[in-house]
Amino acid sequence: MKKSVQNLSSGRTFNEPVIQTIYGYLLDSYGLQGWWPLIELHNSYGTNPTKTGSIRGYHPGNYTYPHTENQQFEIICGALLTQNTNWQQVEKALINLRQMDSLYPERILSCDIETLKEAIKPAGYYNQKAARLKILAEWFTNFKSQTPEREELLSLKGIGPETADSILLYAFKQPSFVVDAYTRRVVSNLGLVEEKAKYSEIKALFEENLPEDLVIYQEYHALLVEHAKRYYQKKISYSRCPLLRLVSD
DNA sequence: AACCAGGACGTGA
DNA sequence: TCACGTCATGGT
Repeated sequence: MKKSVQNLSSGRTFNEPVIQTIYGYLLDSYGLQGWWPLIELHNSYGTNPTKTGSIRGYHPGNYTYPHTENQQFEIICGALLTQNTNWQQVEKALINLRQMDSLYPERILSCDIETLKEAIKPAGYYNQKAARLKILAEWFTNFKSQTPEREELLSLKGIGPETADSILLYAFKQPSFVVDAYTRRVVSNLGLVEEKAKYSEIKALFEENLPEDLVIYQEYHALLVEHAKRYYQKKISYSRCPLLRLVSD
């Protein structure tokens, strides 16, 4: 799907997928996002004034993470804990687990379930998420292959399409585009998909209009979240989204 | 005081 | 398949 796009800065018209034009705009506006945040990274990357909220744990421009299996596991836990919850709450839960020295699969497995619930309580849904963390820990301990299949992740209770893609993209560095509620709102508001388009359709829209590139997939999803936090939290602000000017038919 | 946050699952049409 | 209720804390 290609769209003719008016490039306002250069004043010339050229053929470029609108999905790529949006990426350029977001990158210019907010800069590199440096996902997935890792709680042990003590702000060593300085501040990013264009970023909302805490900058803890982000590592913009560094795509070498995760460095260890522990970091890999931390990303996986974060992906589960952040379901329908904001990241600040997830950080509290992860830090609790860290302080208990329990942010490892073996410790999650051996941890008393009530203790585990108490630790992750700030992230909400703690009854479900505690049980599902144990399922994830069990899986992570036993899985053999270097990188899991998407279907394998989806077979685990608590892992749906977005969480599976997040784990693939950020923990295993596989170019699998992540579609979240924000992504859906943005592309729907821009008229690129129907309001109730299926997850796979939105995923395909991005993957078919971008080079299959890990860095682009990682940054694009993070940029969409950053952008949507500003214009897509309340419905009345959808109309103020600056991207609307970029996608004029 | 509602409303929502970087969703997924179980159920019944 | 799909629409809907449920899970739960905490910030605005």
